[in-house]
Amino acid sequence: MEGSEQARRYFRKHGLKLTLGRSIILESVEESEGHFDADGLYETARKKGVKVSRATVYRTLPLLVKTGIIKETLRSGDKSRYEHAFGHTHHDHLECLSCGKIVEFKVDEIETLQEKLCRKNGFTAVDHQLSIRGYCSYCRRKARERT
Amino acid sequence: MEGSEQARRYFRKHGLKLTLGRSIILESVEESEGHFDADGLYETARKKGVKVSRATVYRTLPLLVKTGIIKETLRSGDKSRYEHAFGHTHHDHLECLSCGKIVEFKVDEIETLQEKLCRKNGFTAVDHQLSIRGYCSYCRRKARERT
DNA sequence: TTGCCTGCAAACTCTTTGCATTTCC
DNA sequence: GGAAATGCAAAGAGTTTGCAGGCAA
Repeated sequence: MEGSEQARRYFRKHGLKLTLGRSIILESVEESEGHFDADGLYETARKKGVKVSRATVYRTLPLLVKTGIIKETLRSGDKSRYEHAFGHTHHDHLECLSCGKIVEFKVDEIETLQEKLCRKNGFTAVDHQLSIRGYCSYCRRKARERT
Repeated sequence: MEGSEQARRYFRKHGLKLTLGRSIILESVEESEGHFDADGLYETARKKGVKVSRATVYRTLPLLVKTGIIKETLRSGDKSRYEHAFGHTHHDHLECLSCGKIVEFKVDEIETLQEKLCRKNGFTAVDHQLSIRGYCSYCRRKARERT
């Protein structure tokens, strides 16, 4: 898996150890689809029969962000959420407030306009997040029927 | 103040009482500029010499969101932040990761593209937030000098 | 008067940390 | 061997809640 390779390299380069715990967490990350959070990873790692603590998960996540394997997403609710950065091109989110469905999208023109905006403001962008919250067609229809 | 009028109407309509605590919090909201959070409002309200508890602030904020007076903003850090919804047209954010400065902006073309996107996806948008995080020209220059 | 509101403090959730112990290289 | 990482449990931050008393309508 490319992810671990990437991490291994990063870890070595920075004198960090690739311990059992970290490997398991990394494996769990790779198996996760879409968005995931610390607790989910903890559960997944646990199910693999390897002993990891939440503390380790919380200590490992920032490292994985630094490696460029994952990145933090909008924390829409109460907890920090992450998603793969690798093999997953940048995208933004349409989020249904009713069913929670998340549709990913990317509109190049929007990206371009953002770059232009940054240039104009002398701003060096590191990251950006656009999320549109509302109701998907299904939920809206359902709501209408209920009346 | 239009804000209180709006709240008063909403409260009455929903059988909610406009208590002293709520008024003070509302007043604090109106005096706040830009972004504010629960704790800031609590402090402001306190300084007015009126006894309010954090619990009341936390219980009042969702009400004010429902009235349409304020709205929740990106929680970039750890706590929920709000901003005026009223008398404050929609805008997005450029956030400097170094000095924390927030620049508000609005690019009509981006808004239009978003609408188009929603239409294409059968999505009814309620709200959206775009935030670009990076470094402002000042901080970038400073960082360069330090090397 | 009658509920809705409030303050208080305890509870809760997510996250971080100190410290003794274990693991990796 | 020795630095780095871990688990545990306790501490923290922000937020929510149960309850008895207080206040608006």
